[in-house]
Amino acid sequence: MSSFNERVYTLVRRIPRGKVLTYGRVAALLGVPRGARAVGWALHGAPEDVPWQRVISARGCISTRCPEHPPQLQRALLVAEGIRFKAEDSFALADFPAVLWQLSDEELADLP
DNA sequence: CGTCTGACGATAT
DNA sequence: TATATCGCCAGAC
Repeated sequence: MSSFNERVYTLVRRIPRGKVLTYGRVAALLGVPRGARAVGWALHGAPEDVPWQRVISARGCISTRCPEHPPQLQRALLVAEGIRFKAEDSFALADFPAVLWQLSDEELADLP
């Protein structure tokens, strides 16, 4: 009953406010080192209670083109959490990878 | 089953 | 630095 998508949602829901993860990191934490694309597909249909905005590309920038989750919205949501961008009209994080979520040993052991 | 797609990522040119 | 290409994975058909 625990599909890959649901595992993605469970993990993303645990990302603390003000922190982010890359698609590749999410996949790796779920045991699928090369499943970055699948993570993107999963977030495409994520429930409303999933903080999808906290997942970005490996280069530290917003890469969504989904009409339901537009880049402007993702940018606004992240700014509201205290995450800074390089410029007013930029979709690249200013402090990446400093804002990457660093999981503690307890958190790593408690992953789904 | 085979084939295609996509909010990726690494490598090549 | 900017594209282009290729490999990978899960889901849709």
